[in-house]
Amino acid sequence: MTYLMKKNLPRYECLLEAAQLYPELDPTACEAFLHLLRTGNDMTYEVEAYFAKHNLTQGRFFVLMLLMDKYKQVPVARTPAELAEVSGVTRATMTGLIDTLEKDGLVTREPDPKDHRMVSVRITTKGESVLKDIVPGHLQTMSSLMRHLTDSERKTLVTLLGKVIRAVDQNKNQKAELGDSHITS
Amino acid sequence: MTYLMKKNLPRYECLLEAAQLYPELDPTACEAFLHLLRTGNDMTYEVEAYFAKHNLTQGRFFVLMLLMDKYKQVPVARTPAELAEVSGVTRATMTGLIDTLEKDGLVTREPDPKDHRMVSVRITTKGESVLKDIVPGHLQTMSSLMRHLTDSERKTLVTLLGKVIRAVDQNKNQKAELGDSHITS
DNA sequence: GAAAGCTAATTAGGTGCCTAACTATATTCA
DNA sequence: TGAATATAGTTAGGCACCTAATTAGCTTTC
Repeated sequence: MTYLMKKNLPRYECLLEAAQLYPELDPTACEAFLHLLRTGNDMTYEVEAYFAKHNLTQGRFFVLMLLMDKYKQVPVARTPAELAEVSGVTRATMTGLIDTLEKDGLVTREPDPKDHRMVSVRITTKGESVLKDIVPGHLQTMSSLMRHLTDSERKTLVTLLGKVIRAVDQNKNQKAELGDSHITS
Repeated sequence: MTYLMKKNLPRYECLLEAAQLYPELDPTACEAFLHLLRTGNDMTYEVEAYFAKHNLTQGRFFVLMLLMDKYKQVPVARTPAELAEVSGVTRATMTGLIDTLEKDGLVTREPDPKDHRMVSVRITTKGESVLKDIVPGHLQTMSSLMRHLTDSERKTLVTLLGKVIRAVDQNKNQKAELGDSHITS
């Protein structure tokens, strides 16, 4: 995640110069790309720093959130496999996250009475109270980071980012198809 | 880095509902924030996947780049401390990155003749040729990810991201000041 | 109803990142 | 000059992530 110059992004004029060395370099694409990566990095860093103060990480926080019903604000039990799937990490990683949360007394693990392969993960009252303490500040961080953008700028940003996400997804699908054809061929 | 739902970002309507539970939730800020974090994640993943094919990571790639003169395209020697500073990682981390690069024969370490505490890191010809192979594809990845944006949209994006980066920097400086007062008080 | 195969969770081993502690060398200054 | 301090690099130990291998329990099928 440390892809960029710590201090300054390259100025556009520098990219124009660099483009003379590398014919593949598209200056406006490169500039937008670097700004985006940098912003994502900075924001992630900011968010992790906030969670670290409460002895959490983004990953562990997200697991806790998933263990609360989104609407009713009531605990819901979930399996590690579900949590991994929704979080986008492997099951092995989820085992590690749950280990840490359990050690800190924020979640419990119980065997599933029906299917003994499965485990039921549940948030504890301590876990709930940690969430209650943390969520408001996290929401304030979000607002704070976006404070220089007007509502309409935020909308524009979301639209533009949507186009980038679309490109990423298309690349991913394309690779998946290539992968499939590789298998079936 | 797995902060978000793997599949879908929350829809704006859902955020409006959630805002009734959490008074601190600013729906447009939250939406923009989540999109940004998600886009950054996805792009990082894409870039890492490309580097992985060549047995590199973003961090190692960046170190190699720093060992070439930006304009003259000629090797330059640097100390681990310099590399760490510019890359934005700790010196300990840089030691690890250099270890791996050295093991793969992409850089060398030589003791500095003047100051025996220091080490001089240099890219090898093998390292140079790896860079030559990799850079064009990386630049193409950048263009590809930005392909759905027009030039003017890219400019707009950069402007909007600049405002977010400004907010991050301001928060950081503010914290640094608080930290100082804490020490001096 | 037992063997073969699937699925859930974990363990083992590796990487990149961190902080804190350590080693060795240089510098400062009483 | 020699003790205190600063600096460069590394080592030690921890966390979150990964892939691959393992263990245990379910399901299918002959």
